[in-house]
Amino acid sequence: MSKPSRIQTENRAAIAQAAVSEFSSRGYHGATIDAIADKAGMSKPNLLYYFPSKEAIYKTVLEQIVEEWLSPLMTLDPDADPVEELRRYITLKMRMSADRPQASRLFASEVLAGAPILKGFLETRLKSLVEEKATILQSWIDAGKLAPVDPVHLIFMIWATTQHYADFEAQIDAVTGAQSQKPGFNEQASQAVLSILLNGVKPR
Amino acid sequence: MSKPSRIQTENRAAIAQAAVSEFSSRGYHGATIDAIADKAGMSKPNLLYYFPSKEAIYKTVLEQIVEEWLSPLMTLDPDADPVEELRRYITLKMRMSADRPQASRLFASEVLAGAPILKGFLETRLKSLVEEKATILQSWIDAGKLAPVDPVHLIFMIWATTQHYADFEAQIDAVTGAQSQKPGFNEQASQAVLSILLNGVKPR
DNA sequence: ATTATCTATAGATCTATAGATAATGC
DNA sequence: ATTATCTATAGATCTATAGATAATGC
Repeated sequence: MSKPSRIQTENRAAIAQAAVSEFSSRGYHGATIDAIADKAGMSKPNLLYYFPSKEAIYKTVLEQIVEEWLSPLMTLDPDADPVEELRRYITLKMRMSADRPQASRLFASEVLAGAPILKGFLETRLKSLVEEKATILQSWIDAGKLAPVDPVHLIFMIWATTQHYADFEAQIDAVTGAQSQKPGFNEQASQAVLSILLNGVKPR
Repeated sequence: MSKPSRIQTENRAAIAQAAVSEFSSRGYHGATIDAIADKAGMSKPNLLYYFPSKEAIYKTVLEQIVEEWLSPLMTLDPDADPVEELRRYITLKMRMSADRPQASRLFASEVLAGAPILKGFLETRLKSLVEEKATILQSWIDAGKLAPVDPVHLIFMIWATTQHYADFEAQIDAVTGAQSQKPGFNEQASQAVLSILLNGVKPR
């Protein structure tokens, strides 16, 4: 098991990056190995020297994205102030949508299609992570620090609202016109999302 | 311009229904005319007697969905009680997600891909509808009947949270297990969404 | 010696059409 | 007469491999 060469590392990384771009905008079936290879700066047969098949490329990039997507939720701290902790989590997710919109869309398109590749992962690791964090939210509710809302649906709502800015970017751009291209747009969106969600879960 | 025959009407409807099912689960490129024809109960050449091309089928069903999607927002009544009117709108959108999840996913997959077909529509009709309804929301805010939140982002949040239950159904099923299949699940989700969003926008 | 890249192409789909035939409407 | 359906297939992609050659590492 010798360590991969520099060329191995660089080419695999270039392919992964090109694949995220292609798969996210054209879907699994719409993407072609040719287009990915072009974007990665190599020939199609050369690309297939690094990955055995189109599906293998897809699986690899999806798994990378999923690990990245999970990590913010994992850090939810039961000992922190509930509202501040939710503010931190939502802000982080909004930033991820702004920074890696293609990754968000690739994940979304996999789930839209029924999650054929990720199903097992969602039913095991994601499920137990959500259950674990829902318990924390419930303990905050029991302590009177959050309004009594279903914790799992609260998690879904945070995902929905934050990822919407990446996944429906085309619609947002169309509806808001030039505004969404201006520098402060994501901060403005974060403000609105935070304001509604945090007031929505404040104890009353 | 003679009116279409009964067979015309029935076959075109069967094709449209099959197309929504296929396009929503496999994406535009993943769907095949063959599979749509099979599902509609006819041969591929026969299907192409009713629609000139794959893209024509896609456009037709997308346009139908978009009209359907728009109508609830159009009815937002400036003279009604703001919170009750939002409750009505959100409840209606939650019901649409439960009733027509495939239609929601087909629309989502078009927007995910950058809205190549719907771009023009989004930039014109949807944009002006949103602007019109945002004005109503702003007048409610100015009258102190809603908390001061950006009205356009509020609309985005309602779309995001309600459509999430259709678009990410595979993830929700995986995470909640059998629960999401039980009859009361949509009501439970509606309760959670309404509770958080309506409390989030209540004047304070 | 091993790793990386190239040209050429087999084999599998998939869209769409040509051309013939059957069913329906007036 | 017109509408609806069928068989057969042309033409365009697209994935993946075979087999040869060039570049790199020890």
